[in-house]
Amino acid sequence: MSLYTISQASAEVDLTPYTLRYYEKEGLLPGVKKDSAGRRNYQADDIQRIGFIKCLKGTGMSLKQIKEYGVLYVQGKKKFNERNAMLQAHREKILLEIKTQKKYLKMVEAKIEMKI
Amino acid sequence: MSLYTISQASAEVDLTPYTLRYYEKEGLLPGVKKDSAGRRNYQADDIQRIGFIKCLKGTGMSLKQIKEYGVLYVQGKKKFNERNAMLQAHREKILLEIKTQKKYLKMVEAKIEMKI
DNA sequence: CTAACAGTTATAGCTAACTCTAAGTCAAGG
DNA sequence: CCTTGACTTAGAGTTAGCTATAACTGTTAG
Repeated sequence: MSLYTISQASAEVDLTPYTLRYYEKEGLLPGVKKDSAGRRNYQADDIQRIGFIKCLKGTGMSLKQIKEYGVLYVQGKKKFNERNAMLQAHREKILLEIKTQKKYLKMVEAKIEMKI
Repeated sequence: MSLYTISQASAEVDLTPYTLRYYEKEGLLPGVKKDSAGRRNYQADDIQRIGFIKCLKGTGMSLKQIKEYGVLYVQGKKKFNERNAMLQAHREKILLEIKTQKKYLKMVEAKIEMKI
């Protein structure tokens, strides 16, 4: 049923084992299963979660906030509104960021065109 | 001829005086004039330069690289090619970043739509 | 059986980019 | 003249996000 050791998971999501343990320790990735020897066994679902963590982080959300999102997530349905509000606010932030990036892109292109 | 004290410049470019001094100390902003009492007098041109530093930084260039760009900049014409190559490479990076942001935006929107 | 290996924890160390503190200087208003 | 306030410097401290080390444990191949 598709299990990953930490190094396999590491390769899969392109984060070092250090980072995976760090995320878990910081509470971003609770509930990772361990085998009888105490070794992490990442499941398909964990890989998905890490993928979304990377998405949030890649769009400028702090690990602290990602953790908060995760906390709401595991509380399920009853925190749906709060959780979705967070995502919607984040969506706005991403839209703004894309806008800013486009503005900066124009500035850089203008500088290139200046040829001075 | 439009001079700014550090606090005026700070307000103008939305960076703290600490940050402005820090950038200067790090060599990102050489040649800022000082008055007889040793106080910084930012000129319109300096404000422009800070604006471009913010653009580069805002698009993920490290202060170290921004400094390198600045060094090429003050060497003028003879370093034009190197400087422009740097900007073109950076342009590609920004384009890629915008693409990534759009991908992540879709992921967040999908999560919002999931309503679970 | 044992050596190598891949994992474990706790904790220390690192880098980037600020941010602040301390101690001092200078100019202007009362 | 004296205080106030905005500035100066050098250097210390902070935060986020890793990244590495040390000491150890369990699994596996020869």
